[in-house]
Amino acid sequence: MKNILRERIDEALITLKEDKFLPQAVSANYQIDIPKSIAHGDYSSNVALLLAKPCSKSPRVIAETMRDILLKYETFEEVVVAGPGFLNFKISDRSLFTIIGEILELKNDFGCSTIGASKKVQIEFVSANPTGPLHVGHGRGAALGSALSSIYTACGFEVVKEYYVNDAGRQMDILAASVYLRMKEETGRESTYPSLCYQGDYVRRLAVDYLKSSTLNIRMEEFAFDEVELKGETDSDLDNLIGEIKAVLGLENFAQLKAYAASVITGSIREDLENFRVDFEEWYSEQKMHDFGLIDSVLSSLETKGHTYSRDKATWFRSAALGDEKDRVLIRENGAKTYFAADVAYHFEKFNKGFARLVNIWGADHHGYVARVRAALTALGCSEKRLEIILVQFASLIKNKEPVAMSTRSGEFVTLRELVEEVGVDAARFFYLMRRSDQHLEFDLDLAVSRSNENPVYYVQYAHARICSILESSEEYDPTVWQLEFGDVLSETSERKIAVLLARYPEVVISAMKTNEPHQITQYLREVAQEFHSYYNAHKILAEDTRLRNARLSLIYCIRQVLVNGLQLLDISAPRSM
RNA sequence: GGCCCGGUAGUUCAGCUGGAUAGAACGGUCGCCUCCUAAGCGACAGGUCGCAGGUUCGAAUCCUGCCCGGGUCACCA
Repeated sequence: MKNILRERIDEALITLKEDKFLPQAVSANYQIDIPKSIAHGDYSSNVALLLAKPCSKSPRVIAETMRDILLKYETFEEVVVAGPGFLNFKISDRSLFTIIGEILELKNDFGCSTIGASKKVQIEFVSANPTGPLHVGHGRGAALGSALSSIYTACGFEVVKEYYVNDAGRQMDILAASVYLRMKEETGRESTYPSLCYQGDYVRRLAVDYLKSSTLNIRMEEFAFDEVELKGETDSDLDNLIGEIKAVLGLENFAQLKAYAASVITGSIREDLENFRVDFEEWYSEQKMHDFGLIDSVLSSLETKGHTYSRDKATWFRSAALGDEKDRVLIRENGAKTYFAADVAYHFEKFNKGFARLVNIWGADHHGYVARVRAALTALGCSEKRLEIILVQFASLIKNKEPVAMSTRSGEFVTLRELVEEVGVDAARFFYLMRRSDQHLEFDLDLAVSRSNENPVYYVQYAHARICSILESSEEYDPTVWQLEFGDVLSETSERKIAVLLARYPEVVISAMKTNEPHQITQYLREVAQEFHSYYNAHKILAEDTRLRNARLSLIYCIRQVLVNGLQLLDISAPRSM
């Protein structure tokens, strides 16, 4: 409908220019809005206000002249000049309710578009280190990424969801060492467990299972445990400890233990995500990049292009020259590659896969990372503008009005699994997607778990269930009975508002895609549900008059369709009864 | 100190490519089921849109400065 309005207004402007009322050269990036108050019409435009200055004419005079032209169209029942020079449009019934026919025809495709032109998009998200279970912070990224994927798909993109598995590096060594120390305890030996090791119960379970494992290669000989000793509680003490464990087990056994721990944890992460209705097409392993020499080849490519230098026995990347705050280390003094080096290679690989757009969803704590990754991509000759990085602010949990503390190392966190068990997938996803991602999220557990009117997810689902119930109790209803003439009987203000609201859905989807903001869908669905509940209470859907009844049934049928389509984008269920 | 995010009703937040009387939910008060699901609806109360300037027909929205809260600034990942 907005598009039609825009066409009409553009035509009117051309006419006015031909009549020399307006100068040829002027143009305006005017808006078409849905006014807050229906008293200002179904739609309004500020076009005359914007033209006033360049044309040196009063905005009201321009608006009045435009009104006279626009009134010729049957689309408009009324065109009113208001306030400083707004044009307010009341759409004729027939035009307004064409949206019903459109929704009935498109069904699940209503809201889909081809704006993406089948371009390939990769969305990388969650990508938590496989050192422990996912916690509620990861859940936010998971919900955001999967909703965005659906939104991009609806907009006609071809989407690949990817999880980058950081299964290499020091934190994995710490994990392996943690499991090792728990095994030591499990075999009845004395052991002090460092506070820097992973504290969660899952580490002990890994230890027990590994000891029981039939494929066990490590021979649990006395010396294999007893020669290892913890000296202190600092990072370097921990590194020494890891060194000792490696020496005692042998590198191969240590690597095997590490791989075991990584695969078990990755497996359970995968399970948690599946429970949360998130699936990835791709699980990309950092370790494999190391194994295949991809990192080395990217590093040498940087070197060839003159973007690296040596200092203090380390290899540095000249990122400061490319917009970063300072240069960054790629290879440490001790010869180990940094996480950043792996990340450069990872992003380079991504860019070589032919994606038109790459979306990274990162925790806000990574924001300092953005500049250096972009710098590296520029250095490698990639057009870094194809990369979009969404920084998600932290989610904090509130229980009994008190914040819940979270920390992975200490093991004091609420896992995503626990959250889902407590509040259910629908509520969890809905809550995560209610807020802008650059906004801190307060996740009120008590509210999410409540099965009452306090809980917004039920509000939307309830609207859907109510409509299902009405449609089922009206056996003779068939959506195909809808005729354009029915628009004449839908004369209530609320019915007009609903028609305008439903017509807005496709542009909400596109806007959510363009801004990477799924919460726009969530907000929109709450609005639709609200309009419906209000309408339902004020007017009887199953009216005596057949025409009116069928018209209203068609209208609520379309409301349901939009609710279903929107909830599907968020992967939240639409129950038929509640 | 540099950089990032935020400061809107008692609370949690929408609104931010400038637009008409700043919205919703929760919480509070008062109403609505002989009638399509009361997990619902209606009404009332509740606001110096952090502060101060600026830009203009018009600013919660844009610009500048300041104040407050959170995050982040490794040869950790």
